[in-house]
Amino acid sequence: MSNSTPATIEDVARIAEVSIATVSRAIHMPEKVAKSTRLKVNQAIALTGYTTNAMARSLRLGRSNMILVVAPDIGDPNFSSILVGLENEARAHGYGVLIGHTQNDAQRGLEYLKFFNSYQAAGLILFTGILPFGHQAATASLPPSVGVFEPVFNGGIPYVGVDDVEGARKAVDLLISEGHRRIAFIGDSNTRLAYGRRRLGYEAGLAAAGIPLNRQMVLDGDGTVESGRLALEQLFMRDDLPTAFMCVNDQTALGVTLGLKARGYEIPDDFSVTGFDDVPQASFMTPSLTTVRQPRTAIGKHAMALLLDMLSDRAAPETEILLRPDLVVRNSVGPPPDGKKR
Amino acid sequence: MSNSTPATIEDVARIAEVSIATVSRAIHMPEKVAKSTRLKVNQAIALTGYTTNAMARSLRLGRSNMILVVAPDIGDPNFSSILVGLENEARAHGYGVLIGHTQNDAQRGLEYLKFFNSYQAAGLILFTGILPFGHQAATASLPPSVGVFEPVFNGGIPYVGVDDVEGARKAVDLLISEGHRRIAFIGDSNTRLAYGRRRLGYEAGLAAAGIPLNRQMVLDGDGTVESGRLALEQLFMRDDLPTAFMCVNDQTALGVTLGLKARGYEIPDDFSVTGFDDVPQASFMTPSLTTVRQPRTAIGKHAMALLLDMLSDRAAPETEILLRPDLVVRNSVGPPPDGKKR
DNA sequence: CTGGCCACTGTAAAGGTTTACATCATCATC
DNA sequence: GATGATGATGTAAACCTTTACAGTGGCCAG
Repeated sequence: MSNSTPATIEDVARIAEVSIATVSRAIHMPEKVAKSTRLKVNQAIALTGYTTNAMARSLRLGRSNMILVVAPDIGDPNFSSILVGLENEARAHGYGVLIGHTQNDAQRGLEYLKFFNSYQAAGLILFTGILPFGHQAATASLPPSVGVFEPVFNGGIPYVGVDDVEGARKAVDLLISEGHRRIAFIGDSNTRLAYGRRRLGYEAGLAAAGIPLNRQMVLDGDGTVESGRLALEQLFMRDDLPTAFMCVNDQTALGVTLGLKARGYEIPDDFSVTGFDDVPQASFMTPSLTTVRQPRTAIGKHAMALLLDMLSDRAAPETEILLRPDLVVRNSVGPPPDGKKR
Repeated sequence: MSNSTPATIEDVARIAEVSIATVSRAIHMPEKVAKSTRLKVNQAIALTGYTTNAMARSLRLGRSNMILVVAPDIGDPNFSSILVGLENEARAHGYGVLIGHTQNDAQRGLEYLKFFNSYQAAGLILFTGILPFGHQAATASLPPSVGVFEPVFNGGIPYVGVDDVEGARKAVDLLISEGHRRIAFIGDSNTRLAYGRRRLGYEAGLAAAGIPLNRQMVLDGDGTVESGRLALEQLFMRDDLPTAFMCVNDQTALGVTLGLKARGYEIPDDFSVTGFDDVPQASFMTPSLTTVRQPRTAIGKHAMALLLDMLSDRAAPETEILLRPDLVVRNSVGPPPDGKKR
């Protein structure tokens, strides 16, 4: 039963007294095989504990059942919950998940492209906003790919993410409903397309409330803690302070929060702060951060499903799947100090 | 140059005007090939952009260059930084990393065992304290495996982790040096071997300071937030409270912290608290948590290195590699309320 | 009875690689 | 100059699977 070498299709065929072709058919095209034969084959499979040799199969098919997932940094805590969605969906369809991380090194990205070819992976999931391969590879034809989290810059690659505009809109709407009218947007940047969309949501929210856009209230920032701190410093050098800070992501919000605390202010009594992403730390900050949640596991699931759909090429791939973000209301938002609501 | 179908070893052989055997040798046993030939082959490889077809190679060798990493939950934020170490080390040696997660479901564990065989993976990295496969598989011969984080119960599987005894010792020593003598240990349990070791460190620390072990001060707990809360309730139902809570992990410490805050106590003024693991949230708690850091990336690196060593079977595998844990001193520890030091 | 169709099954080739074995040239030794 | 050792290379089999094609037998219609 449990021999030293694993059972091959030939072992199964011998026991079931059929040819190996029939065994293969019984597995992959059961309707093409007589019921009685199918039964014999299944028994033989159970008896031998046979599992298809994926290597032989992939060699024959010229394509393996593996999906390569490449992120700039797999150590990012945001990454892991997406991975859950990706893996579950892949597994449910008989695919395996290979992972890699580039550390934003194009050289490493190219290595993964080689790796991809070597392992004949069926598809590619990209976490990077940019193609992790050098320009030469970018022009060449890419394997079936799906972007996650944010659009991939230079390639018509479909992507699955959150509706950034709507998410930002929810945050700004909350602030407005609390009575804020001077709301700063921190983290304007062209490093990430997602950031631009969040700003769009911010502007739309202001417009809907009839609040004119004040360009002085839009500050640069690349999404790091430091950038939040820095933007804050710039604002405090002027006269007209906002009453609320809407940050492009949670890191930035953390920077702002730390900066405000360092100046002796209380949140949300003196100022309100919102973030975006809902990183695991957000609920542990003091005060806990009101932010926009990325439905990470769902994003992963949809991304993998989309890729798998593309592989079995039914229908043209959508270019964009946007999931609805939820606002997570915690304790970093309140009415403005002079607000009427308190 | 970049054709539709990828170049095979035959293409390389034709261009280099040698046989495919020579090409294969030039790649894998360069010293067995004349220098001039090697040069021709390398040129041809560069010209064609040839990459070995890993499927064909694995089929021939009966073993692939893939390592399967199985965790109960890949969504665990602790997991990702280990993954970084694992992946880097694997990649450096030309191995790919496949991931899976069992969600503590034995059925799923078995699926991964099948998967392992099907993909002819070279080795297995286990995050589980128990073998994720049912008992039947446990008795069968396992592939080369390495445990990570904590010993694997039922199997003589080497593992890489942190020296739990030493880590706990550092935590208790800090508390003692601050003046604490009534120190509770929360999270005694046999669900995880690591927890038992941490208790050992706790006891050793007390003994070294000449503090008699008070069994009333050792409370059960399975490492969840709730278990921390629960243990606290139990303690408060007695007369003799400790001045410090040494928790078996950060989750438990969080539970204790929340419980103390709910009762209106200040940390570290009224009570001191320590954790273990240094999860990403620990620095965001209020007060930020003094805890023992697991060098996660290093653990991953060592685990993969050990596994790879075992595969090329030089030397017998060590059964245990314990890394030195560092104490991360933050703000949850101070002298006891009646302490002399303040 | 013949021919044709159908449902099922078998034969054999192909996919790309590694490696045992065979071959061949070269060179040192006596 | 014959012999054998050495080093470099080629030939061909094997790894396990899928699938095009061919074959078989049964059955029905003419």
